[in-house]
Amino acid sequence: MTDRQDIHSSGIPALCAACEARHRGVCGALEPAQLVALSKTSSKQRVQPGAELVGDEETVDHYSNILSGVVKLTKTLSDGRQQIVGLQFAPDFLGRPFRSESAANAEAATEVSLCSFPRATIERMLRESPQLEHRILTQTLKELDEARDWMVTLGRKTAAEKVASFLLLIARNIDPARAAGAEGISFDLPLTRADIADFLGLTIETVSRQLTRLRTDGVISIEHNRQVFVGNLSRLEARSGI
Amino acid sequence: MTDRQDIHSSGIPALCAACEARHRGVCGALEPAQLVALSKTSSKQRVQPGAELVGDEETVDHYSNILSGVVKLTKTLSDGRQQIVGLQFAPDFLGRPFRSESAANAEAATEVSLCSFPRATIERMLRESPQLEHRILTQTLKELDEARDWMVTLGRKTAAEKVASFLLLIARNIDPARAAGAEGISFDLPLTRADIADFLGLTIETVSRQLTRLRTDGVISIEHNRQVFVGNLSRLEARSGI
DNA sequence: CGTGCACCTTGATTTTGGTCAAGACGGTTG
DNA sequence: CAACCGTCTTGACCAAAATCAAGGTGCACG
Repeated sequence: MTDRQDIHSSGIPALCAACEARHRGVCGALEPAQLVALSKTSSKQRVQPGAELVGDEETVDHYSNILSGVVKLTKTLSDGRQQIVGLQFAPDFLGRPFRSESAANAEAATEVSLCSFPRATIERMLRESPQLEHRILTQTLKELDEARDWMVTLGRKTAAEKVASFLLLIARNIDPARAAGAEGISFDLPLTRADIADFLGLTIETVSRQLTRLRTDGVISIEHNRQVFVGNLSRLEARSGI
Repeated sequence: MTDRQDIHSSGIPALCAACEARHRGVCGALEPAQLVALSKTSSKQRVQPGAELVGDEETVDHYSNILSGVVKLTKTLSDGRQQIVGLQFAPDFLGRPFRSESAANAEAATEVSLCSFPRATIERMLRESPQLEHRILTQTLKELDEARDWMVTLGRKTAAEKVASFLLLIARNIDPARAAGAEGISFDLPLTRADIADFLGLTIETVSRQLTRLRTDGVISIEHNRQVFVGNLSRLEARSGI
């Protein structure tokens, strides 16, 4: 609400109408005047798990900031084998500028809320604002780093290490503060076992067995299939094959 | 040599002193004045296979355009397991701007020739030239696409499909024109079996066996361990698990 | 020219994770 | 409440790839 006051005191909105926070996603890289323009076209959206956000082949007609929830990026082979090639968390920017032919499908893994704006608006701003392009480069470099880290997990880790790595990844993205400390941490898994399997290049049975093993070994406990508690993060790290 | 004439006719070098071609790597995105400045600091280098170009943890002190050869980006787990997370071909740009903690090791896979310039030069130009930043964004997006494509290969393909996919990837990067047609194509493998294994998340024995199978099935022929001939690319594609 | 070495291939055996099958749990719906 | 469905777990068995082991090829070098 202090942000709202900025609007009245300065005449310039310090926040995007839909995002409701200046620092979110792409908005933090905009000039005040651009933010005004963006606000006029942006809309807040809430989508349910499974909703397709960006189709595989279709042309992208809007970009979004993720305000909450988890988005999975998937690729599928012609015979149906699927691989999750990226997970995006708030406040990531969603949408692929300068699209090439190769692209992934973006789907809500959990309930997701988005601040969404038309492609044309953001592309015009991109041409005007090097700051915005820099912001997008920064996120792209981050995604590239994450993709490459995950390639090591996919190519060289055992099933047990993969599952431990996955739990750490989620913990660090859901609750970075707590995951940095050595204390216990609990969080909800944003993915089903099937999604986890598609992220790790495993089957659901193997994922389930490895989670059971971590449970019986006392490294984690799980309630209602989704709620995970990790008493000692370093024990999990020790099993993640760093 | 026509490029060389530009220098004399216009007084402005149309090419980087070391790259010897304006379109190569990052040079194509520079203003003439920047190109002059870059030319003064750039140097041409030739490195042998195995040479380390960018160390894992160390700070990067120079950036390069790859003029010829293949560079592998590797990541290694603490127990020595290794994964190649990217291959770079001419005329790619080599070097990681705005470095975060996570990084890969860059090593010459073949003999490589580079046009190399100091980090400070390129970073100053980055601040001045949105065009340059755009060029880097473009390459980063391309690398991200490639990384995600490869994640599908690592996570969901069989050993046979992985090896076929690898051969296609090399063919397309070594000789894009011929790989686009349906004619036969021959090329030298830029990687040892050990490197191929590290790229595919397999062991060298498995790579060797799959290559043998492709050979005995008449899909490819191999001479001197490195020289590959593919008579019919679509037969290889059919085995790559598109 | 023989020795050593890096690189590659092939075979035998083991292991990891996949496949197939059955059942448990929880929530929704008629 | 019973039936059903999606999701997850567990067990028995199987297949793909790893591991272990041996040997081949070509090249650099004394």
